[in-house]
Amino acid sequence: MSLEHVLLGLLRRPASGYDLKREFEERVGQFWSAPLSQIYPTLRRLEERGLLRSHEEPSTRGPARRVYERTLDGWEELREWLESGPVRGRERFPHLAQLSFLGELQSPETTVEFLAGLRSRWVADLERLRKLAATAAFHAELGLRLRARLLEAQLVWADDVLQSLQAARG
Amino acid sequence: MSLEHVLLGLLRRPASGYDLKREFEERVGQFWSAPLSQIYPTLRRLEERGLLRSHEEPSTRGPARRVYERTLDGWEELREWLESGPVRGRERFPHLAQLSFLGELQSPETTVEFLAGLRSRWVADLERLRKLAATAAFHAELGLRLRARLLEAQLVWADDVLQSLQAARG
DNA sequence: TAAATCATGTAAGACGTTACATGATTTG
DNA sequence: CAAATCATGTAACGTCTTACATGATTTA
Repeated sequence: MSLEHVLLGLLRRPASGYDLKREFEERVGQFWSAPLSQIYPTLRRLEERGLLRSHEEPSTRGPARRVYERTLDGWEELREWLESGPVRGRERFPHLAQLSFLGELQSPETTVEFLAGLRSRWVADLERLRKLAATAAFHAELGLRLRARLLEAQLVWADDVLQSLQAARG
Repeated sequence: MSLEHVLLGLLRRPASGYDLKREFEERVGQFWSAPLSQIYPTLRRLEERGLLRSHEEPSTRGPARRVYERTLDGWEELREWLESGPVRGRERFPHLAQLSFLGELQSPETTVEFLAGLRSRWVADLERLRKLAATAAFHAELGLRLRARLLEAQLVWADDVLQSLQAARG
């Protein structure tokens, strides 16, 4: 699965589950995320399989931290994943499926509202992204640049469609 | 969940699970898909909940077909889903996560190969899409147009990155 | 007669979400 | 003292994938 590999990838340096959650938001949140309740058991499983090892560390505040690091096997596994080429994503876009059914409603206003909703969400996403991109490393930045281009294309499309819908209604 | 709603959306006219699988490929394959082994039990569940009803029909070849159609409740459910606005997709792009870790490999060739792999996949996707778009209805076509724009943006990005990588290596 | 297509499903397991449970430390 | 943050998890449930099982009809 991919979550395991993403966690291996994030563990460039030792980190706890809690740390990783934050790295998720910061480094790959644009492409992937997972709740702590999924991260913790997955780390455990990786340790059982020998891809990670862990030890406890006292925390400055709160309970003890369980800090994980990659083993050699873990690094091997990550390398193989990266070298195996781009994973084929099932790519699900439920909102585009919605769009393709929206015609049945026979309600142009609903379609327009729907598109406006998408548009404003994308504007917000793009803004967040621009702040992020300023501080990213090269390979990380590649992904962010693509995300930005995608969001821009989406905005162009939305404006396009909204305009043609409004034109059609006089 | 969304699969249930997508199935409700696809059932504009009565159809069997097998039919729906094909419609999936044709109408929403670009945004969503599901194997028959997931479609069959989901249809059953929708029937239990009263959103679909079904009856058997003899087939011209092969076993009897179970043909489903929406009930009034099913239509209501679909309408609510569509009117509730765009669903927030979790949007996972495992290949972009891969990309952001690829730097650790310290191997520009691997990165280049990776990007070339993505590029050629996208070219193929775009070609398939163009054929599809020719015969789609308005609302369906909106989604396809967006997909096309996204693929184009991805190609621009890939060429961009590949070029700058090659330039950097002389 | 072999392969493709039509047509239905079950089972096991992996993956993911949401809700719940616990408790220390720091900041307002 | 209340709320936020640090820190770990479990449980239940829902979703999705992969593999398996069955059998009729049509086409090459």
